[in-house]
Amino acid sequence: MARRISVAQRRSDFINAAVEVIAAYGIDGATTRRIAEQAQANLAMLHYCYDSKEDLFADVYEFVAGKYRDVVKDSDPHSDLRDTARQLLRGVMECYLESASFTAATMELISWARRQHGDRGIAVYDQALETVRAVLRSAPSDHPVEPETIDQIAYVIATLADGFAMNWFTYGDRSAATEQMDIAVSVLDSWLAVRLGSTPVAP
Amino acid sequence: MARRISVAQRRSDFINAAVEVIAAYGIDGATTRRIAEQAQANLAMLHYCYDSKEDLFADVYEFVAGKYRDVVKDSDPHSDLRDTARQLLRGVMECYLESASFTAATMELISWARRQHGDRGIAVYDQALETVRAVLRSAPSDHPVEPETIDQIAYVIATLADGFAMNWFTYGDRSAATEQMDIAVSVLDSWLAVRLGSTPVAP
DNA sequence: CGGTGACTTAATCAAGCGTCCAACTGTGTG
DNA sequence: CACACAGTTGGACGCTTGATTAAGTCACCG
Repeated sequence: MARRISVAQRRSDFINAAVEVIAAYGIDGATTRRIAEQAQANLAMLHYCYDSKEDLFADVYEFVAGKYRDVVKDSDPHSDLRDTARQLLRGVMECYLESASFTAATMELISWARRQHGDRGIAVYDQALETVRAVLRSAPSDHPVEPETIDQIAYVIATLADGFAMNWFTYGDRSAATEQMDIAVSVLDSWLAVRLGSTPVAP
Repeated sequence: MARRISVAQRRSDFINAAVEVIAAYGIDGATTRRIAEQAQANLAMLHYCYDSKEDLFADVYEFVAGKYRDVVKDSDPHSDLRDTARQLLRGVMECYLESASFTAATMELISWARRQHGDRGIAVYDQALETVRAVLRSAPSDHPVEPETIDQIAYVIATLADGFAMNWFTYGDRSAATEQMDIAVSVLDSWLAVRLGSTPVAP
């Protein structure tokens, strides 16, 4: 007989299972039955741990948002602005590359959230973007950087990361994605050189 | 009694209606009832024009793929490589900006296609990318451009366009998107300057 | 005026959904 | 050891909603 598991641990299992199922079947295809099966738990177990499916999904949201927060805050606070930007982009892309399911599930969640025109869904995207701005602002710089510049850099990082994710989760080609990571970073770098007025880096 | 319409015209109505409904409710939410309602037609009418829902969706795919083809082929064939790339990126982004529904529906279709791991879905993305490559190849250039370089430029255009689309369809902020178009073009431009400028033929 | 193509009504059939209950089992505690 | 309770289960409820179609009605063209 299988060991008994605490509710807290079960909840965590359900969240991870939900990410997998959402990635594989989409939001609408993420049924309680499939999630329970993926979590190797009984269907009734899900309602023992969560009052409703919606409650579980709220936790899934928090999980995804938290992962972004961790990745973004992981950047070295002593680097200069340009290097911080590079690290942020690379960090997010590596996070995507690490788990295709996470990438796909995030995409599904964001597009689902947009459909419901609820704030909560956009919140994931919005919070992540705001955290990126905050980290960029805190990067030491020789001259003061205008807020508008920060916004633009954050936008470019997000754009490159999203575009990367799109390609990676569409083709699922890991080796191609690895090369594309380098391209994305070089693109950011070229633009920052022009935008911030430093000397461009020779390849 | 309403005017009578040819089957061909009806089909076109259904395709457009399907795009709207997919954008608003997602693929799984795009039911025959909703599509028929959006097309201001009877539910049975749909099955009078199409044998099945799947047949309609096949046409929707062809419609989306065709729109990409048109936009991409619309670029001026006399521009040099760098300008061609700029035009391609701008063209795709303008196409997105023109119709939020088209943008959203495309996203939905691509992520749905990935889930079904059928080739047909990826085909939309793939065909568009290949057409971009073809146009880039046909751009007149002083020195011969390596195939790898073409691939990379096409990838960067796709990445910037996808990232732009992601942000635009998430926030739906048209004025922000217009500014972001310029940023995206400037990013491409900076990178191209480095990428093409620093690879002389015979050093 | 008939027939063909456009159109509608209403029903069929079935699948699958979230949720819940009542019973059962293991485990730690007194 | 016995008891209480957290963890676990199979099964069923009721309900929504899906795609599809049979059969009938209407309008237009020759």
